[in-house]
Amino acid sequence: MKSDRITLKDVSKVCGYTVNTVSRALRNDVKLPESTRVLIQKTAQDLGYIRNSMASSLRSGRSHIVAVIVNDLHNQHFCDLLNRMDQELRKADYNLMILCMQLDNSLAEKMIHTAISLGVDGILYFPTFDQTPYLEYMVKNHMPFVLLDRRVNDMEADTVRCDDCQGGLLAGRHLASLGHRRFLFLSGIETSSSQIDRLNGFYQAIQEYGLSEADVRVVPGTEVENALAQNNVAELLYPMDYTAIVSFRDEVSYPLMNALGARGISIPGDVSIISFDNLKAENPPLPNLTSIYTDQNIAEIGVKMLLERMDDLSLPPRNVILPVKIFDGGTTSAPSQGK
Amino acid sequence: MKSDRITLKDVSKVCGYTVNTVSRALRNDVKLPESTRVLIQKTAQDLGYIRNSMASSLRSGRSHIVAVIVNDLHNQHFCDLLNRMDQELRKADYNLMILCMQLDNSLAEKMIHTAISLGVDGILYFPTFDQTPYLEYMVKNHMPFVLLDRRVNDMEADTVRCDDCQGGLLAGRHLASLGHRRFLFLSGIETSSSQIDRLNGFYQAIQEYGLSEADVRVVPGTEVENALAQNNVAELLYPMDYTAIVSFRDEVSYPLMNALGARGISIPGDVSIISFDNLKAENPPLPNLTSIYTDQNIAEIGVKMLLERMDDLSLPPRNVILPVKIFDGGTTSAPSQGK
DNA sequence: TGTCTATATGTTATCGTTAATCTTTCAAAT
DNA sequence: ATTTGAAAGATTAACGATAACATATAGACA
Repeated sequence: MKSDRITLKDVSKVCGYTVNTVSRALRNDVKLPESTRVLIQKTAQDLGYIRNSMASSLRSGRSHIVAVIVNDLHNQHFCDLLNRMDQELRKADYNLMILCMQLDNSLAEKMIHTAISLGVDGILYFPTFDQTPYLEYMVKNHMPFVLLDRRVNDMEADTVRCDDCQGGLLAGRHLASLGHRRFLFLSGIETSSSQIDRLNGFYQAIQEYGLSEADVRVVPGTEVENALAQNNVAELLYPMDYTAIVSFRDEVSYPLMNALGARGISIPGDVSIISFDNLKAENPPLPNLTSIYTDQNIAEIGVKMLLERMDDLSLPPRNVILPVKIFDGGTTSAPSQGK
Repeated sequence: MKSDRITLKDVSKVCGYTVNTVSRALRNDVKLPESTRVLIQKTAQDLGYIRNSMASSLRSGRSHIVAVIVNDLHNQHFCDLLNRMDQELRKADYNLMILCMQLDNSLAEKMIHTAISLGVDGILYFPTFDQTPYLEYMVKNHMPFVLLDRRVNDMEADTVRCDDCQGGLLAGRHLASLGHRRFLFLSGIETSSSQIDRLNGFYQAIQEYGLSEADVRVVPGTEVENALAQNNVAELLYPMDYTAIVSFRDEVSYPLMNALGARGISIPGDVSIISFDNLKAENPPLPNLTSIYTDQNIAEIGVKMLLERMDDLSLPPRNVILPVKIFDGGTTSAPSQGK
C-alpha cells in the first residue's frame, strides 16, 4: 500500500497554483497577495497537508531542531533544565532533541555524530569530562553549540556555568567561620570541573582559617555514586572524624540526612551539612537544607546564547559565569563542644 | 562561506566508486565484496563523512526516530520511563525524540503534527484526556503508535497500562480489611482513566465490606495538584473525618506524611496512608510507604510493542494490562480505637 | 504610444541519499 | 562453443521541498 500522504504537489493540483507558490504561501512568504495566501492555506488545511520536514530541511539547510546531549535522565535537576530548554526553544520555533548517553561518556562523540547527522541547527552540551575531541568535532562541522554547567580547558567556546569556585569558597567560609575544623567532603565525578572548582574553592576558604587539606576527608565521586545507587549512603558516614559534611549535590544530602536521623545523630546539633544545588533554578532553594545555589536559570541563558550563536557563527565566544549564593536551610551550626 | 560538509559525492570521488556503490558500502549492503566495502568505509571514515539523515530519510522513508509525547518533565517517574525508552530504542538503532506539551494538553494535536512532519517512524503517547481526535489523526496518517499508561475509550489501538481497577481494588480491600470505615481519597486528574479506574476499583472493594461511596471524601485532582504546587498539601487533610488516606500518586504522599508528622499525627497509628506507584518500575518499590505498584516495565514493553507495530502495521491491536501488587511499606494498620 | 517597473506567478535546478534498473565481466554448465 | 547467470558495479530516477531565476501582466509615467 502506497503512502497517501498529502504533498505540496497535491495541494498544488487542487488549488491550481504551482508547487512553488504553494510552498511560499504556506511559509507566509511576503510576496504573495493576501487572497492567494488565504486560499492556498485553506486548501492545504482542508487536505490535511503536513509539511515534510526532512525534505524541507534538506533543501533549506535548516532543521529547526536543537539537540541537547545529557548524561542520563535520572537526575531531577537535569529534567527540570530540559523542560525549561524545551519551553524556551519552542518559543523560538525549535524542537528539542534529547540525546542521552546513559551514563556512558564514551558515547559523547557518537551523540555529536548523531546530532550532526540529523542535521540539528545547534547543540547544547553538558560535558562531564574534559575531553576536547568531541568539541573539535563540532567546530570542524561548523555546528553552533553551547557548553553547559562545566568549564572545558583550553577551549574557546560559549559556556554557561555556575561559579563553582565561589560556591566552594562560600561553603568553606560558612563552615569554618562557625568553628568547624574537620570536614567530610563527598565528591562528584572527579574529572568534572564542578568538582575540581568546588573542592579548590573549599580548600582556599579553610586555608583562610588556618586549616589545610589534611583537615578534609574527601570521598571519591564513584564511591558516593555507588553508595547512592545502592541506597546505602550511611556507609559514607564512617569514621565520624568530622563535624561537618559538604556534599557535591543535594540528592546525596537528603538520603544522608535520613541516615543520620535514623542513627540518632542530630542535624545540625551533632553534624552540620551543606551541599550544592546543582543548577536547580526553577524553584526557590529547597527547604531544610543549607545549600549553595544560583537564582539564574542556566537553561534559559544557555538557550538564549545558542539562539544568538545560531544566528551568527562569527560572534566571539562568550563565557557566562552565574553568581552563587548561600541559602541557610538550618542544617549548619557551630560544632558541639563534645566533639 | 559554503558548508564544507563531506557528502557521498566527495567520498565517491576519492575512492573511485560511484555514489551509489559508496552508499551501499556504508549501509553494509550485502551485495558488495568485502574488499570494496572495507576500502570505501575507510575512505569515508578518513574524510570524516557523516551521513545526512534528512536526505536519507527523505529517500528511504525511514527516519529511525521515534517520538514520545509527554505532558512535562517534572515528574521523576516519567523521566525514568523516558530514560528506559531511550535505552531500549537505542538498542534497536532508533533515536528518541521527546515532545513535551508543557502541561498544555491542547498541544497534543500540534505535537502529533510535529512528529508526523519530522517523519518519525513511530509514536509513544501518554494520553491524559480521553480525546480521540488526535488519535484518529495518527491512524489517518498511518503512523504506528502505542498508548501508554491510559486507556482510551472506543479506540482499538496498542495499549500498555497498569491494571488500575485492580489497584484500586487492592487498596480498598487492604484498608477495609484492616477495619477502616472512613476514607480520604486524593484524586488525580479526573478525566484520566487511571483516576476513574482506581476510584471505581476502590468503591467496589469497600462495597464488599458493606461500605458505600458516602464513606469516601474525594478531593478533586485539581485541588490536589494546586496544593502540591503551592507546597501546601496540609490543607487537604482537613476536616479529619477519616482514618485512612488513599492518594493517587506517591509524590503526593511524601509531603503529606511530612505534614502529618509536623502536626504530631502518627502514621499509621492515627492515620493510615496508601498510594499508587505511578508506573515506577525501575527500582523496587520505595521504602516507607505502602503502595500499589507493578514490577513490569511499561517503557520496555511499550517500546517492544511499538517496534513490532512499526514492523507490521497490519497486526491486530494489542492491549497489555500490567498486573499490580501491594507493597507493605508500613504506613497502614488497623485504625486506633479512639477514632 | 511605448517604455518602465512592480506585482504575481511560473520554471528549473538542486539539496544528499537510496531504489530500481541496467551493463559488463567472467566462470560454470550444457 | 554457446548459454546461463551470478557478481560487481554504473546509470538513472526519484523522495518533497525550497532557492534562484524567469516571465507575464498591468498600471505609471514620459
